[in-house]
Amino acid sequence: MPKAYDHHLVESRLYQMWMERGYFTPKIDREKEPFVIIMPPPNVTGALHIGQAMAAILEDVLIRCHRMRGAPTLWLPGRDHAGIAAQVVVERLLATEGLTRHDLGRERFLERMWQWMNEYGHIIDEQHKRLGASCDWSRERFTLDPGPSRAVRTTFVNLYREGLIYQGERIINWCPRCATVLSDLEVEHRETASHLYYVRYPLDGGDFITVATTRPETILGDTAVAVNPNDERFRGLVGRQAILPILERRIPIIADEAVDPAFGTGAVKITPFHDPVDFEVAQRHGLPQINILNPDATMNKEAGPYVDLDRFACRQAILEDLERQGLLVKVEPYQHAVGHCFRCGTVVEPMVSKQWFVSVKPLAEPAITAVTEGHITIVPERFTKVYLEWMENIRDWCISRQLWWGHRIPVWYCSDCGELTVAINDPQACQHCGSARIEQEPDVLDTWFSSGLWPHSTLGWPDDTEDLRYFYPTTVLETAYDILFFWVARMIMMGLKNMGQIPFRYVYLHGLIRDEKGNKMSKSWGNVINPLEAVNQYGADALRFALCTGSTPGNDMKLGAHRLEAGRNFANKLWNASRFVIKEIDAAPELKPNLPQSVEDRWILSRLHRLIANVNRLLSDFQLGEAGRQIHDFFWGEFCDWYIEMAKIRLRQDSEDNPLPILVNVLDASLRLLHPYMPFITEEIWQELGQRLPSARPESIMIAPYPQADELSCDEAAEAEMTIVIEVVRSIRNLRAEHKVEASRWVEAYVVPQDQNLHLALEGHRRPIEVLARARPLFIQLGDASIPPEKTVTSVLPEVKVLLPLAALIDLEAERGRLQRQLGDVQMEIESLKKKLADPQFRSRAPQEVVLMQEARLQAAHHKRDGLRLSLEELNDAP
RNA sequence: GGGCGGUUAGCUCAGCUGGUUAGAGCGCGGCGUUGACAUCGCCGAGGUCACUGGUUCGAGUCCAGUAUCGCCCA
Repeated sequence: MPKAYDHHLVESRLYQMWMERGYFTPKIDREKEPFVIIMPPPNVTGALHIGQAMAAILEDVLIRCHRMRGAPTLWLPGRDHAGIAAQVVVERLLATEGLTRHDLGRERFLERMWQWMNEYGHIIDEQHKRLGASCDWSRERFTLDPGPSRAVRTTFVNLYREGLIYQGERIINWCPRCATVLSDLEVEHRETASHLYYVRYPLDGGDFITVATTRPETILGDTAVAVNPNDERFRGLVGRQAILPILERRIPIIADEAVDPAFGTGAVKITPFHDPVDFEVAQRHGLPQINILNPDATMNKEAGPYVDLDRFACRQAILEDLERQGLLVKVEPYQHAVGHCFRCGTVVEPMVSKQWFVSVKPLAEPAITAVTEGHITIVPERFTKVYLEWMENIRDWCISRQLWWGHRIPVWYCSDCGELTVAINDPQACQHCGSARIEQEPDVLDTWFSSGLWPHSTLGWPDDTEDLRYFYPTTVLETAYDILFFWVARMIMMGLKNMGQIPFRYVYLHGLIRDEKGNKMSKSWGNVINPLEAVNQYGADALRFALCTGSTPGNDMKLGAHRLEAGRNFANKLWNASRFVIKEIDAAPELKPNLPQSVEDRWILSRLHRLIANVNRLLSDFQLGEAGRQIHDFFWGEFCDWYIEMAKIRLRQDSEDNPLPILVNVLDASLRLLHPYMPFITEEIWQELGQRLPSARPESIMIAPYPQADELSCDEAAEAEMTIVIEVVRSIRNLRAEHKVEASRWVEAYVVPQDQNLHLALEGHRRPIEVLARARPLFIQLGDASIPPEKTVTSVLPEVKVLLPLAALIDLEAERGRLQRQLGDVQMEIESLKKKLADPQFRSRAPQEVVLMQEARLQAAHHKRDGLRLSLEELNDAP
């Protein structure tokens, strides 16, 4: 084995092996409950970003863990056609050829889309493979595949027949740049510093009324002025006519509750076609609606003199004209939220349009109870409230999009009878009059409509497949919290609707990844970490470990090179510790089990099984990060730093009591614990190890059992004893370092235990203490009378005292000061413990074990104090 | 306007249902290379757990409020 772990030599080879052996594909076993995750399908628009890499890694950890536990485990990968995003990419490509999609026409444009898809659509799969994702590629789905597409059509038709999908003229959000309608969720509200313009509308018959607006260009679409019915200021004006500036249209002054008397002057202009509130006011009052905009947000002919101007140019022009006419009363700075297209950032225009909607309220109700009754658990829990609040205030969902790339709406219009045919399969004729002159709705569906069906459409729905029966409901839905509404909520609604069952039992939400400064990563900022670059540089395992252990469920994390380095270093540590064990196996004549385990063996096994219990508990609680950190700390801080170092001694002496089986045992368990986090390196080592072990074991760590805690291995006494041994070694090292003893020099040392039992115990650890502390000769003895105090430095622990005769190096005054300070500390501790223990409230109310623990601490502190006093006295008595 | 989250060592963060001497990685200071690992080892310095009050025998942990940063919804 090479001296340093090189992931380049390992990763692709092992992934290939796993795939070839078919480990990723589950075997359906009716006797067992499956563990299932449907992967959130990444967009086909390009490369995986680090956030998606994190999702894949967290999912893979869960998947690998459950697979090792023996559940038939399915992780179903997929890709999303990503409506707008993908279309924009190809349109941009066309633009470089000087073409628009309209030049090509729908059919040829879609050909180009598929061409592009087939070329680039697999990049993401390759990236997942580089990350080590153990998903079942044989079941991979794309949202536009025939199966999921039929699911989309079936759902549409069913909901339409139930009246839950309808076509209507409503206020929608229009993105002029994308030239499509957006759902409410796709509009990003940004606080914007703007202006509030006060404009005077002359009244028919003299006088004026002043209204305030942030969008003066919409004056051209006004059909009324409204005031609050209770507003005394305008009482006399309601019912009169105002004359619209510029266009000089006569519009009524009306009273409506929706008007906030505190806004502006208390009188507002009503532009029904271009404002959601005004739209409703107009409905109530039967006002006409006037559209003043073209789809590209230039002004249409209704705008009179401003026709063809861009909306913002029109705003400037109209302000200048109003100013000139003396109708612009004042301009105030004004802060308000302006809707922007979530994808391109263009200011969104609210406007009336005929679109397709889902009436979501009836679907939301069961989705609410699924969560409130605990059928679905959201982790972390706090997102439950966010989910419920959104669900309870849900509004109809606009699902049509003016795009070509996507699921075309399965509705056909008849040019003879004008009726609609809504069908799963393309109809040949109008269902109503039989005419062949029918034409399909040009719009496609919101991408999230198909994503909403993902957990069941990928498993075969609407067909009654074996997969669907066995794997549905799935187990965990893992994704970032920012698509809780977009996706998670909709899957719950649609899953319940189509399947009559929840789509998954747990929703596990992870946080967003930010750069080292805490900024959101984005390509335009140039602060993205490309997961593949990280994999190339540090290895997939390092990236995986860094991402898993750096996060807490639902919290954002900052990722920088330091974390990745730490991951790589840990991989290397694992590699080298394994290399050590393997070398020892190679050097040993045979591997025989050692039954008479020494205290250190019992100690490390006890620590290991405590760890295993913790890890299993944490994993079932979705605390992947904490579990990973604990494995790391155990492996590095206990196994490597202490057990291996101690084992070396026995190995060199050819001891009866050979630690090799324990080394192998602990290494093997650690590898298995770690495998879900670091699949490649653990597999590589597992294979190296396997070749050398006599007993049969699984041919891959992927299918080896995940460690289970064995209570019999817990050994409190061994742990307590080893804690003291470690403390003794540390004390000696500490004294050496403080007194600048050369690292290579052996020093004489005295260890003075408090009683006979400890004396015996420590005697049993003589060699490790000698070697690890570089202390020789080492005297372990009861009482320190024979040691000349003026020539020693002392460290006092509760149970044991350590003395180093360093005659030449000692500054008596400094030594007194040091002990004096320690005595002060321990006396403070004694005082506070005494006070606590003297409190009858504490004694009666605190649990017995806590009281006992405090008493033990007090006793230990007393011992330490006595030891310190004694040392000080001796030092003072000394010449 | 409503809601949520963060505030713990120089930096990045852990710390789950209240009970240890509050931890890790990186950074910092000192020492160290004859074999598992310098992608390393040993030793050390560094924290009134944002603030104020409350509950409790006991609060980094629970409650209320304040400050500040961030996010979500309207």
